[in-house]
Amino acid sequence: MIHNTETLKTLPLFSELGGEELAHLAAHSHLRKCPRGQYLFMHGDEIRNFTIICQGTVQVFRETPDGHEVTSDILIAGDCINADEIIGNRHIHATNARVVDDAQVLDVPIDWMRSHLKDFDVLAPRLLQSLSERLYSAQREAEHRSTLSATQIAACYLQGLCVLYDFDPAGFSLPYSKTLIASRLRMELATFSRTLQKLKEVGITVTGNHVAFTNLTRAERFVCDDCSVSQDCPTRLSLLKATPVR
Amino acid sequence: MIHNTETLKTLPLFSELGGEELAHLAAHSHLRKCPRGQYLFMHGDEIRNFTIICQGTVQVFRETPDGHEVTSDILIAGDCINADEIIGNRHIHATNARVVDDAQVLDVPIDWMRSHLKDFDVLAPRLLQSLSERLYSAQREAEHRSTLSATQIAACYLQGLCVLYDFDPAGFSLPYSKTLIASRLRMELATFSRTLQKLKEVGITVTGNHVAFTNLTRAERFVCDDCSVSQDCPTRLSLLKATPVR
DNA sequence: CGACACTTTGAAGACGATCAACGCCGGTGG
DNA sequence: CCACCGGCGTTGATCGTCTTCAAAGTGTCG
Repeated sequence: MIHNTETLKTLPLFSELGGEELAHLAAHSHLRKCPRGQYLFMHGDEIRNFTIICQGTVQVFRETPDGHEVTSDILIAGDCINADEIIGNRHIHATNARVVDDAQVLDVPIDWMRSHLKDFDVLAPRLLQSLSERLYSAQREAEHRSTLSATQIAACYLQGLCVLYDFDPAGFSLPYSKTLIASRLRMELATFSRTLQKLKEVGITVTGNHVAFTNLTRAERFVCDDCSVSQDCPTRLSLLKATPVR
Repeated sequence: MIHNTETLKTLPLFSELGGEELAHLAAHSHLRKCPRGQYLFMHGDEIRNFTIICQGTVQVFRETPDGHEVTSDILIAGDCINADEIIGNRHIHATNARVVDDAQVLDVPIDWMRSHLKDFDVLAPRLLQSLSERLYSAQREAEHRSTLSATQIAACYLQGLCVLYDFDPAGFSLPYSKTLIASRLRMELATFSRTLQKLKEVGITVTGNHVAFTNLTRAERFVCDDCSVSQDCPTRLSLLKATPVR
């Protein structure tokens, strides 16, 4: 139960909190280590905590009646797992959350979080911001899925990864398995594998888990030419434009 | 500029506001009539107002580079058009909004809205609630699109319509054109038309714009059997269960 | 070395998009 | 009053894409 307030400081969500509030939070939150494979919660469980990832990777997914897993998100350090559930006043988890890479997460009791949400001037706006960003990206993705081909979606995703992790477009390693990525992109592993071959033609070479953008402008155009949202997508593309391949 | 505070009272968003706040709001908001076809705003326009629909129907959509319209939502009386933009602190509209059925909308200046958001104890929570609900349904829909067939999606949508408008499942008229619905469901009009034929086999008869659920349990099972989210979908299905066909 | 998880590749099939033709209706104008 | 037109919806035929099923390949770790 006792952990350093320094840990909290490193989380963007809490970085602006004052010393008093920080101590308050530290006293009520709980840091825990979670090995690969562990479930943070499962569909149907009661919501007890607001959980933030400090380290590692977590897969959020649902299971269809026929046993198929549908990944709704892959979260990394700094991400809140269930901000939406807090704000939506849910009491039952609607998804499963499972650790993909050995993780460390911070649990904040849900009722404490809800009752103190109003007190913190800086906390609520941050959560809202995050929620609204998620809504935007959910809508963007929905639009992508109906206007772009699987190949374009894969290309777009790789570019996004590059920005998200601040990878060098000239060469980087996939942060997680192709199986997981395929599930995240809502396509079959077989399809995903095939799209990666096609991507070579537009300047994205993927061999094993190594990715290299060999022709950045070509790759961008490949995605954006059919994508109305590209101009509203600063997180994905413009950053790449600003950081040309060395 | 002058309009009755009674109008505001009827909007769920403002129904709990006190008399003083209500007068305050009335003084700063603006009610206007919008004929069919009028654009409330277009993609790229500066965001000037927070807009709420008091009457009529509004289509929110984007346009792909090749001129194809992608409908992201169809909104009706009581809906906020751009709550997400307010909360996300956007300054440019990311979508187009066009009146489908002669409408009446309430404009609240955006900066006024933003600066007064914190003052209203009841307003912010409502907006948040609405935002989180939209996020949920966006995610549900994304999942639907990847796990259900076009026919199942159409069935699900018709059931949802029934709940949303409080229609009698035994027989009701479509509130908008099939073209619009097809666009909303992200499918071709031709595909949608065909799915409606198939729906007869599962207890949903559609002729012209008249819809009748002839076998409610069958129709529900048709959708839910492959849909993991059905149990979290109170707005769609359980209400129908509670109101059996007479 | 063998077991196992992960990935690739092939072939077949299903599904929805696309293109095109037609029917239906309401409005407009001669 | 009728002819014409445009918007809307249906239906058919075809095509491309992604899924599915299946088999084989690659890598890692005990």
